[in-house]
Amino acid sequence: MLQIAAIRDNIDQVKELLEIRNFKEFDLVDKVVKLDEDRRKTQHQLDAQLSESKKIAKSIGALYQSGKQEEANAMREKTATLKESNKQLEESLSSIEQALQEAMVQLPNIPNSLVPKGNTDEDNLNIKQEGTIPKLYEGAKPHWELLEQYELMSLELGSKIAGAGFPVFMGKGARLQRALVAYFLDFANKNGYKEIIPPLLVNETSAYATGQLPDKDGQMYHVVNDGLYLIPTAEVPVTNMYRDTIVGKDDLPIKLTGHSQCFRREAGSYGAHVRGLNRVHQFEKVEIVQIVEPQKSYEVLDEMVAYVEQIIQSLELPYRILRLCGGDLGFCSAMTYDFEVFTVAQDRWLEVSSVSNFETFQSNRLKVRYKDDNGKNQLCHTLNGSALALPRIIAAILENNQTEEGIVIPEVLRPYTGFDIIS
RNA sequence: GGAGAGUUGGCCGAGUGGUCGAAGGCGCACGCUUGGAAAGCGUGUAAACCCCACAAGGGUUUCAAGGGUUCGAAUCCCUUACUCUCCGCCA
Repeated sequence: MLQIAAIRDNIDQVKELLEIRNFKEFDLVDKVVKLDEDRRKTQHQLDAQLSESKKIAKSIGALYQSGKQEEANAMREKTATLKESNKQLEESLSSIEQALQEAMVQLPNIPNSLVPKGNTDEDNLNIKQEGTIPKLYEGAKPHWELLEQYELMSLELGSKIAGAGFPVFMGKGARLQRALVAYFLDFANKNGYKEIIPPLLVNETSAYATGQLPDKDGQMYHVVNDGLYLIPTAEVPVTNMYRDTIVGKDDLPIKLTGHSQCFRREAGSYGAHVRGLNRVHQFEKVEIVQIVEPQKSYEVLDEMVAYVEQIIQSLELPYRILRLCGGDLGFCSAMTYDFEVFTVAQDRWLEVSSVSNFETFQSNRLKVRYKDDNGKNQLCHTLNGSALALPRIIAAILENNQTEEGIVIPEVLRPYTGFDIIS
């Protein structure tokens, strides 16, 4: 959520920056500003009246105690109208506050000025491209055929057990997945990220706090009976560990990594682009999260990008880094870098990681604060990134490393898989 | 799932209708003391919002959350959440 104080002082600038992400509902911005004014005016009035009421109540108390019953009773009569008017003001304040809140949560984050304008993924800024795209032998297959051929995964079984888009991994496929998770977590540990195993279901408050609600309602599986949501990413529970906390400056940066199953409904997705592991409803991901001082957040964003780049390099996959354009930018993000790896058989780039700086957008909802040098509480900045999401990494390894003898496991994974080749 | 107990400031803990944002202790900060430290002494020590210059100063709210009673609620009533104990079930 944006900070209202920041909006009311820079209305035009806010609109200008929101336009980068093609957000044009300026009425909403104006509405927020108006409601904020109303709110302050109403609160001011209410405060004054409450102050009056308290004074009267205190003097009534004093009168009773000194035995002046009659005077006290006379005074009590005066309070009736004041009480009524307090009640009315309270009601109107709370309805203004509610309307303000409802409007506020609909405003997306303000993009960083470096975010390129644009509408679609074609407008994303290609920052870097590295790695060699391997030449495959005649008859190389897309990963879904390889998965079937080597009996690594079955979507049919998953569909029998659960539904379309729920893969069942087995044998070396399952082992490869476990190896990747272990490798990614070890990598994170070595880089100072504290390992977290979070709940896979979260309550509504948590889903709001990291911004999945109300924006992505409908993308999450909702357990209605218990009011819980299956997490779409470990970011949600892990970041929410720090909801409503004030940390010391010395505690920053807070670096966390969480591995989890991720659940996404992906309503409305279909077609060739979602075949195999390209898009599934349940997948594993290792996420990294940082909570930092505001001044350092862009430095940290670069650090996290470099971190993800290292992992991908170590897997020897050809990749590119994109700075997302405004149109592609997530609701909560001020700036996002996407990582894509090239899958040779599909002849296609697949997104495997997304690293974002949310600035104070999440922390304002989360109320994650730190004490600055003046002892004042300030909102932290939060960042997170996938490091990494498994299915497409597996797809890329299978497609790019296939040989006529089998699928060659990247060097760094071999200690984890216990085998060099899938044949 | 059944029965009971509880939830107060960073922590512990007092407080059953008025002067309680809340005793006392611990912790922390600053000062005095000291060659230095400890002890001791003193002072201070929550958050949010509003007025205002993000200063000083002032106002309001907050004793798990929400609602109610009352001129007045940490204190009384109702609802909800959570924690703990015992029983049941169980990886």
